[in-house]
Amino acid sequence: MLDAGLHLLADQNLASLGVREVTREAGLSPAAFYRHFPDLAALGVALVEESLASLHVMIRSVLAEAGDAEELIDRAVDVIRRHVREHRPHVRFLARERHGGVRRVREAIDAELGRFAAEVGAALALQPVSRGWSEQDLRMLAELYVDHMVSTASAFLEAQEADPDRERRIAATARLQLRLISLGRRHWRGN
Amino acid sequence: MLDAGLHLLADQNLASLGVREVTREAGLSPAAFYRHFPDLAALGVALVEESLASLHVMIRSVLAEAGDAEELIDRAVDVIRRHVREHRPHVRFLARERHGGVRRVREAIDAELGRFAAEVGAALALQPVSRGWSEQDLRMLAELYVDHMVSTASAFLEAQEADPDRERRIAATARLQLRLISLGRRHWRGN
DNA sequence: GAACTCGGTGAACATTTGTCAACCGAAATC
DNA sequence: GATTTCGGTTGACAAATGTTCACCGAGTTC
Repeated sequence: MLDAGLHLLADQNLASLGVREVTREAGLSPAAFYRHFPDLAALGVALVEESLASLHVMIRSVLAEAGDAEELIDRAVDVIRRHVREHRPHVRFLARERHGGVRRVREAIDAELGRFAAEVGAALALQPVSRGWSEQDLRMLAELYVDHMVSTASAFLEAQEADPDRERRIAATARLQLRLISLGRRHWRGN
Repeated sequence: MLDAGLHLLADQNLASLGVREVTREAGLSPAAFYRHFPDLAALGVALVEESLASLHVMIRSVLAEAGDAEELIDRAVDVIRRHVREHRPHVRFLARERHGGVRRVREAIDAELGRFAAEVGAALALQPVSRGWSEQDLRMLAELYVDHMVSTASAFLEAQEADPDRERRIAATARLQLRLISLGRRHWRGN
């Protein structure tokens, strides 16, 4: 049933999805839906959790790597690209519903992205470049990174629909941007 | 009719909007809709244009200002906050439909954001800090700024629903982030 | 003054929808 | 071996939907 929903949400959004539509796609009778979810919103929340599980794995794999800044940037962008490629439906769902019409789903996504930012912040604190940084500064940097990741993922999403060259350009741009941020980081407060 | 649509899209998204719903809100008969638009998508595109007109004005007003980097950042963030406050329905609409379920609307928004980036890029090229920057570098910086603006506007959108304190925190974070970017900019390629 | 366009109405069409109650077989529990 | 739970079905209900057609009054144009 979740798969059916996800498949339909490829070119629709949650608010315009219908119970009957989902069950039809899943090959079940309409009433069967209510055996699993009370609401369509509930199905949405379930999809959020499913989607974020894989995202979580991705983020950790980026944070865990070691190497100099350049290598790290290259790998981060690459991981994002691969992730979008391999989980396109999930990523599309998240992008679409992040500001979508269903409050509960929006809140679930936002809360989870906030948790990601916290995790990234904790990882940043461990790097030597961050010595002397305040909590607030770390947090804002983490949010900048997360926002940038989201933007990049969205861009990949639209690009990969067809254009393999545009995908390369997006990756190049993202790397440059991360390099600039990393530069600003090294010179923060005259460090 | 546009106003009616915009009002309904406060807690719905375009794909789930109905012709009858719009006309009912506008106080007209269902058939009247087809006198103005062939489609609901067409109404969406019209709303995009309406929304982007005000956005355009905002961006120009930021770019036109002069002053040192700090002042510029403060004013930019302030303009964004004010804009979200005064045009909340339009901004909400853009955020929601940017990755929404209606292709034509999505494309219209993306094309226009691209044009914004070009405009920002042109303005950046005139600043002395950008001497020696390649076209590509300018473009990536412009996109970074535009993406950041979009993220910030989205954040304001959610915050202003109720919480006036959270709004101040978001503004503070945005300023820090812009400051960091501006720092990276000054040290780009060892300038 | 006649003709035409513009923006509006009302009624009708088949279609789709959400939701529920009653029922049912199989598997798990006791 | 009886009973309960689980996940499924059928069928029905009123309600809402997109779209079209014929019609109409008020301005505008000729």
